[in-house]
Amino acid sequence: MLKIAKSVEYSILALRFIANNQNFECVSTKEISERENIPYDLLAKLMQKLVKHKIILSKQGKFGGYVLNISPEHLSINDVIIALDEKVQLTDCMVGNPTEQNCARVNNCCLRSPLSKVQDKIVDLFKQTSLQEILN
Amino acid sequence: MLKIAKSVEYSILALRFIANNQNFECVSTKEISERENIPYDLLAKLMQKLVKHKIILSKQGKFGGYVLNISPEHLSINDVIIALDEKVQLTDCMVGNPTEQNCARVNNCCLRSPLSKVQDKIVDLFKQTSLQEILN
DNA sequence: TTTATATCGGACTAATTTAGTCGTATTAAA
DNA sequence: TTTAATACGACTAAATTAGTCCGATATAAA
Repeated sequence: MLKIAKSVEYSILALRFIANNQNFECVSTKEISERENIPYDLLAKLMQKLVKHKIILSKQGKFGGYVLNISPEHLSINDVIIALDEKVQLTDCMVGNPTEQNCARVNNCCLRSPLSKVQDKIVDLFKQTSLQEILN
Repeated sequence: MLKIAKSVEYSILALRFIANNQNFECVSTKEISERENIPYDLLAKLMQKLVKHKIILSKQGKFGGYVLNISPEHLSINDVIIALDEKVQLTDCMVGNPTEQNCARVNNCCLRSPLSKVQDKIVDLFKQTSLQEILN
């Protein structure tokens, strides 16, 4: 229960690998995939999302790859989660305006308020954890 | 991501219902199921786990049912999670002695330490949230 | 300008996890 | 002895998550 997505794990490992290996050169998906044991096609898609959210910069073509665009101290796990279109959501009804679809007990939900407080605190924990902490 | 199990939701709703309705009488699974909109067979199994962990007491036979065995102030969400054999586990490798099975990067896992700290804090949040808070 | 090696991006499939169902036995009150 | 409840394991279905495949585009070097 409460598992984080593999995509988050993989992305953090990839970002760490880039941070540790970008000596003027950029790092390719292939290299990360092989060295970190992450399925290539899956990782390739994650990299694209990180590019879209400006967490890394890409260089296409031969000898292309990626470099970090944010320093590890300024990049939180929460930033990565958002970039991957993931989110911390303890229950289906933890959305702006819950409907019958999200929660059968919409109008009388005793769980929503206490659990949303817990959820906010969990998000804070991810905001407070930086990539730098993981590099150490 | 990070969803809590439906079984936890259902159990909390059931415990709350029992707390609010046990006036010398015990409360049946059928009644809880109908009033809280929880699948009967599923709920029935959850109740059994709560009995085994002494969170509720059961009375078999006609007019049987359940009563609380712990006061709402002294029952945390974490107690319920444990009773249901669920657990907070951010990644597969968050176990005592991780093997290749749990984590492909066992010997060199940069994620384990920082994430286990986050995990411990999440568990604390559940320990700090009592059924009483949900009744209010 | 051709070739090799990258990223880009969507559609699809497989695997795993979670939720829910079913059947039968046991228990106790009326 | 009938009725209405819990007990419990095996099974099935649904949903989510992880992973694959394929073709297109981009770019640098030969």
